[in-house]
Amino acid sequence: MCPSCLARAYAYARHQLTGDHLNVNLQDSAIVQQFLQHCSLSEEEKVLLLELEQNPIKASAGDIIWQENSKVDQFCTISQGWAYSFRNLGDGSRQILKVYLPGDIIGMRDFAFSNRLAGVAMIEDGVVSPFSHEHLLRIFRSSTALTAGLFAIVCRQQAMLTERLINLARRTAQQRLAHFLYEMYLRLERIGAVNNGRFRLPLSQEQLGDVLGLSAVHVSRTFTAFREEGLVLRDRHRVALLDPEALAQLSEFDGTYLNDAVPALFFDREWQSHMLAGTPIKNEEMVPVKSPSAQAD
Amino acid sequence: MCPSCLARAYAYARHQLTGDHLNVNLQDSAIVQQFLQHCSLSEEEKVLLLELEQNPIKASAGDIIWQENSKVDQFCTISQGWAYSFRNLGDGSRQILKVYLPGDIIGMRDFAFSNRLAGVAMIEDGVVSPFSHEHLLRIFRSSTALTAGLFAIVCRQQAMLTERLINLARRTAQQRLAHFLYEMYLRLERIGAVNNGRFRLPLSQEQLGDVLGLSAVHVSRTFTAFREEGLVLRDRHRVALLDPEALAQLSEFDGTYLNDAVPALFFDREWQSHMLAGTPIKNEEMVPVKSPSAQAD
DNA sequence: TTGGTTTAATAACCTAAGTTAGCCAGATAC
DNA sequence: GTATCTGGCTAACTTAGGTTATTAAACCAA
Repeated sequence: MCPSCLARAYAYARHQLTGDHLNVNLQDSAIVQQFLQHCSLSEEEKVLLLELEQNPIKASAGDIIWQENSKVDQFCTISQGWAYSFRNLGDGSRQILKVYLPGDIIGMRDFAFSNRLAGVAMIEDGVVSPFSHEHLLRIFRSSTALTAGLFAIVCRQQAMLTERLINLARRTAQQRLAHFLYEMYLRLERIGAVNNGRFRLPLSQEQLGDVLGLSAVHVSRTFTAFREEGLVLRDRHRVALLDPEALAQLSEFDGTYLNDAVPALFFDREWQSHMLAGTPIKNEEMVPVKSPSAQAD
Repeated sequence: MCPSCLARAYAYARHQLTGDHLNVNLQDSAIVQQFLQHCSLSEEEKVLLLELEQNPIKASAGDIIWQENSKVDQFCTISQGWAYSFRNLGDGSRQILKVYLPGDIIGMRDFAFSNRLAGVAMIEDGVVSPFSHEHLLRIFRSSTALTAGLFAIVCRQQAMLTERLINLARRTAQQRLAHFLYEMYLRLERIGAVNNGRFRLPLSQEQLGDVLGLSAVHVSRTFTAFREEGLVLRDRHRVALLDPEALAQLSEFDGTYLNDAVPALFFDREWQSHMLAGTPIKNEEMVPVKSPSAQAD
């Protein structure tokens, strides 16, 4: 990924952002970063993406971005802070569906619906940037590469959901927690938020229970078990994975759904222009998708 | 949904199909039907969709359409028969992820990956039509409406997955089974395969267990309970829902994710051409993030 | 027909996780 | 300062669902 383009993108995004920079570094245009993992982008495509973050808004811990069943009027990206989507159940309990980190696009699942299927709330202070349906459609019309990229992101979300479904349906409490911790470990490592197996996890045990389909009490028990087995230490919002690979093995973690590349074919511009019969796009070298470890560099 | 166009589409699809018509009626071009639920289609768009079903192939009960981890080379539509996608777990158990009915597109979740995340197998004899990645990309390039439609379908799949996740994570065996039965009831009703609450359900209790994250024994127990409560009768592959609404209520069924339409806006051709004519999009006022209390009003 | 295989029902027993409750430590409020 | 609140830990008890096993009924192949 061409460093000068990246630098330009950052500069632009930094200019756009109103909020000061809280605790994350280098997240100014996490969206562009996310796409750049898959494919190279033309200048116009970058602009289209950066426009998604034209309207950054500060949000505080606990803020509801939108409520379940509210009208679907927009989506948003999150550029700083953590958020989660959730559903309130009939019996008063609650299921957290997904934890969002900087760079994630929130609410795309609602594209096909007039009312939201899930609420979204901030876990901690952060910055979100709403954008409209029209913007998404403009992307569809403007760029096959971006369209395929968006499509790929939704597919990937579905893969993550599938993985979580299997976890909740089939695995023990220890496996569920191990899987969640290891997944967060990988996702955070990718954005440089892990230090030697240690990272910040700003979720209460109650919230973890809501993620994992467990009671808060049992989450506590499970952490205790991990501590006694020398696998995980947790102190308030800091966790340390003492043996990440053991966690991965325990939970039968298969990282394919996080790491596996979009087959280069679909984003190979040479191939595309060949198909389109003509637009002369200079042949940037194809960026291979890197493994998390490579990405952390 | 112009009837004459529909008729033409059927005629074409019927001509394409090699297999004789088994037990389903009116499913010849279920894909087109699915899209027509959301939006009107131009002739070219219909052709693009019908081309997805250019290569129908007969498949027998138990046939594996593709294996978990195999290379992603194509997707397919199912025009006759039932199928399911599954993952084999480390401990020898198995999770069925989704049951496919005629008209469904299979494997789109794999779009973003080079290897399949789940296998797909036929539940009973049927007809499937493979199509290639390139075909999908051709659709992206050719038609914004179809692209948005595909996107909507993936979003909808995600919504169904979310619903199942909540079921598996949070609900009792009775609720899970009730939810599954009621969902199948609605999906089958839509394609005219329900008669007075009774329909064919060609899944063994073992397979149902794999769908619901339960042991086959407990599926049996739960059916027994339903029988004793006068809710459901089951004889081999026939089930009768004696009181569908009671099942819906028991399982806290929320049909939004099945019924709710894609907002017409996104497929309004007049609006689209307006956009394409180049009218600049005015900057809409930004909706500020609200606090929970403010939103509750 | 027979004999083998799959599917389903039911019973007896076991275990992982839920529930309730009491306690303590930080954090926040007065 | 004290009071209150939230989050977390542990223990005692309960329960939903898993496991194993037995039996019977369908189904199928020779």
